[in-house]
Amino acid sequence: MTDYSDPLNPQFSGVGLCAVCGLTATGVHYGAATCNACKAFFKRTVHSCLTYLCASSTDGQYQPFLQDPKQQSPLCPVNNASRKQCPACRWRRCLMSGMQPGMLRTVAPGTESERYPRLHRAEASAARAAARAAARAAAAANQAASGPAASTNSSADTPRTASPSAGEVESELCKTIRSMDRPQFSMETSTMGEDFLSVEPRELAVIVLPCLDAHSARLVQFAKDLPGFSRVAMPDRIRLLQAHWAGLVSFELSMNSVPFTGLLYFAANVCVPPGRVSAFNSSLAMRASQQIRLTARLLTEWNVSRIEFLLLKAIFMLQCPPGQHFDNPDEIDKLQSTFLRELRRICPDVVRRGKLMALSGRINSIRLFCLGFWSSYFDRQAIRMPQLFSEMLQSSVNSEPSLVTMDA
Amino acid sequence: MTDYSDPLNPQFSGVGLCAVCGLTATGVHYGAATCNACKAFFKRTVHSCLTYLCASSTDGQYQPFLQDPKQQSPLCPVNNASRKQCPACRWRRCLMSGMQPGMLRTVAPGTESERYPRLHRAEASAARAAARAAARAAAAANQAASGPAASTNSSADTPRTASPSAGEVESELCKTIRSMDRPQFSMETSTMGEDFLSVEPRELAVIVLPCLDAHSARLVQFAKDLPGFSRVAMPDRIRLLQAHWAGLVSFELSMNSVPFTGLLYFAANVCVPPGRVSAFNSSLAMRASQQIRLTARLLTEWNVSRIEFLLLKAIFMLQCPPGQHFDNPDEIDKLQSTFLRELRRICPDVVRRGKLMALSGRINSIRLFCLGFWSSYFDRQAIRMPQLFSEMLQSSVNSEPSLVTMDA
DNA sequence: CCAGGTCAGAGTGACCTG
DNA sequence: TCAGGTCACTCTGACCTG
Ligand SMILES: [Zn+2]
Ligand SMILES: [Zn+2]
Ligand SMILES: [Zn+2]
Ligand SMILES: [Zn+2]
Repeated sequence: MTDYSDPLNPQFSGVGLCAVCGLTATGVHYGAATCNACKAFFKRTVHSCLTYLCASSTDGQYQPFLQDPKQQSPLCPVNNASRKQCPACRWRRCLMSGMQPGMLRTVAPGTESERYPRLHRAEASAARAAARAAARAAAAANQAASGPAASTNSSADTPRTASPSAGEVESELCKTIRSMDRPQFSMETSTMGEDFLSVEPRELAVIVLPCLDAHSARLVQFAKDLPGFSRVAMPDRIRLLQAHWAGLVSFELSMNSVPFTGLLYFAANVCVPPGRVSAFNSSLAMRASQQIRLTARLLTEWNVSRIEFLLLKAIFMLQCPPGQHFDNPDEIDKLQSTFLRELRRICPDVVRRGKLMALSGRINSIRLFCLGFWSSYFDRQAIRMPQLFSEMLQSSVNSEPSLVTMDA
Repeated sequence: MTDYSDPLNPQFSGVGLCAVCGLTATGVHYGAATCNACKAFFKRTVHSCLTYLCASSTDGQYQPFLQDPKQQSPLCPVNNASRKQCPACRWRRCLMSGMQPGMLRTVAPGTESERYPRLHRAEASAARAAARAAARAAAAANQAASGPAASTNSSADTPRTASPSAGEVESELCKTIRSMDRPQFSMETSTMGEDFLSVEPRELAVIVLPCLDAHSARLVQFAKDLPGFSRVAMPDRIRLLQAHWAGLVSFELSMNSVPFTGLLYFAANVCVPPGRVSAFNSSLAMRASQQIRLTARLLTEWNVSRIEFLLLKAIFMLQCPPGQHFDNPDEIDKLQSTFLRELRRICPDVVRRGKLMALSGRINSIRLFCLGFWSSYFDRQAIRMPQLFSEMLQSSVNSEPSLVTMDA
């Protein structure tokens, strides 16, 4: 039995105070002892995919989540009087106290937007943001007209379509997936130093993090647009994204760096040579970097097409991690098999398909290296994490109890 | 003429940005260039007597208003994104940018609660809190009987009636006192400099003294109209007014400054931030200012209603100072007990009543500080005193032999 | 017990009138 | 122009059901 009298266990200490706001808790909700109000707040937030801004953050940035409370950037107080004042910090406290988005039960698919109209809005604004980003990328591409690499043509934007055998008739599914694909983006050049290659590791992180955040956002969008993914219950969607987010972003980095020249392309105009990573003095970062590069080399050597990559991304995302609960794993498996079928069609070669599918193992190990590195990095460094990256890192770390964060 | 091109004058700089939140201003509202939203916010706040707490304030205290921006306790950022997050700091910024509550036009008496239901709510909740015990004792049958009466809200049209259980019928005495009450007055704007906050102490006195004189005149009128006061013999009336004049005018200032924001309102359009007082270089003035402010804060925190305030004013005025001769002290005591009885009815909560009555001690000390300061000030400064103020000060000082006029 | 769900109420600000 | 005024909108949390 749990020791309910353990004063060090905030979940059951004394009267039972809300781990988020300090009010009397009404019980354990979604993984932490909270009051009614914070329970409702958490529910709303997850269901409606809300994001918040903290007013106390000097530049309006999102506040990062840090493991060590002492290293944590200052949180706005959240108590009975001030609960409403900063939803952003309230949300951070929810995550800090161990509330798990995955503990929300199934929402009948298709009803979310009615019950949680903000979902609508969030998607609309996300679409707008995506459009803006695309416009910005296009503008950047146009501006960098001198740049020979990227031609303005859209066909060049989805390059490397060395699709092998079955090029003649593309299925509807492939067409859809390909239409979801987005061109490589450029980061604001203003954020980049002149001699980027010699920046301090801390500055390297500052440059690289927004790229990772952008990739995370694109991944979420990819998931949302993925045919059939909306049929998966919302909590399961969240679980899948949590589970695969870090690995799939790394996978994207690898593909982004094809044809592989030794450089890792975080964005079209942000690349990192192998030597730079050692400045972090982290074996986890080194191993992650090594594996991402190796993956990029393999993708180059095997001449992996864009559509193969996209299908692999979908397939890997729809892989229920063993030992984790899902509301409806059968539905997910069914959806995954759709994409497997398509991959079989696109890539009939069994040996090749085997090699491609085997990338998932490598990606999984990269995922663990990355999570371990970034979470320990933010524990030690007072650096601001981009919002989406921060939240996904947090939830991933929460659902990965065996995570190694120590550099051996 | 004002230099409209002055880029350092935020009120008229360029595009015209909101002095509170930085959005594009729609014009000058209540004394400062603000956006639509901040205008509405200011209006709501003043009309509904709202008070706010800042979440960043460690102990949930009210944030003081300080003149010197460097001395100012840190303000929460207020911008387009974060406007809603901290009403307290938004309110402070409103005041800092020069918005004047006095520039709201008079509200037809009796209509406030309809137009600004929060007034209603605040009072209803105060009444509920005060009468909780009585309400609990009431039977369900009684509740049914009083239900219709309460739901019509006819009594709520006369606002600030924190009258609790006996809310259904207001006594004749209360009605009379309330009818004597006069709205807050504004001073001629011509007497006010453009940048009133930076005037010399001497000019500050010139601005403030007419206000004090007007308050003195009103106090005399209040006494004359007070039911039963005419039965008191004239010499005793004069003694009472002499004894309590300074304290009651200060009390009026405190109530005038509710909801307390750190500013003392001498009139609807004349307010003084704490920092200004130090220019007098007088510890007596400082202590008086401090105590008046503290009183205003208490009145705000305790949500003291108008009728409670008026009754207290009457009760304090009818308090014969010990050791002083009165022709007919019994008559005065009898009259005072009338108002005490009424206060008991209005405010049945013994604890609350005790706190309210205990204000008399604080007011008395304020009285001594004020008398000491002003009398010494007029000894040193060749300044013209308003007539009534002058006369009352003179007589008060004469009848207060132990007065300390020296700044320690 | 703890999920899901509902809805009245509070604060907001765009927009209107005089 | 700048007062006063309205009201649809969102977030909130008490309260309910299964
Ligand atoms: Zn709580
Ligand atoms: Zn915050
Ligand atoms: Zn504004
Ligand atoms: Zn604040």
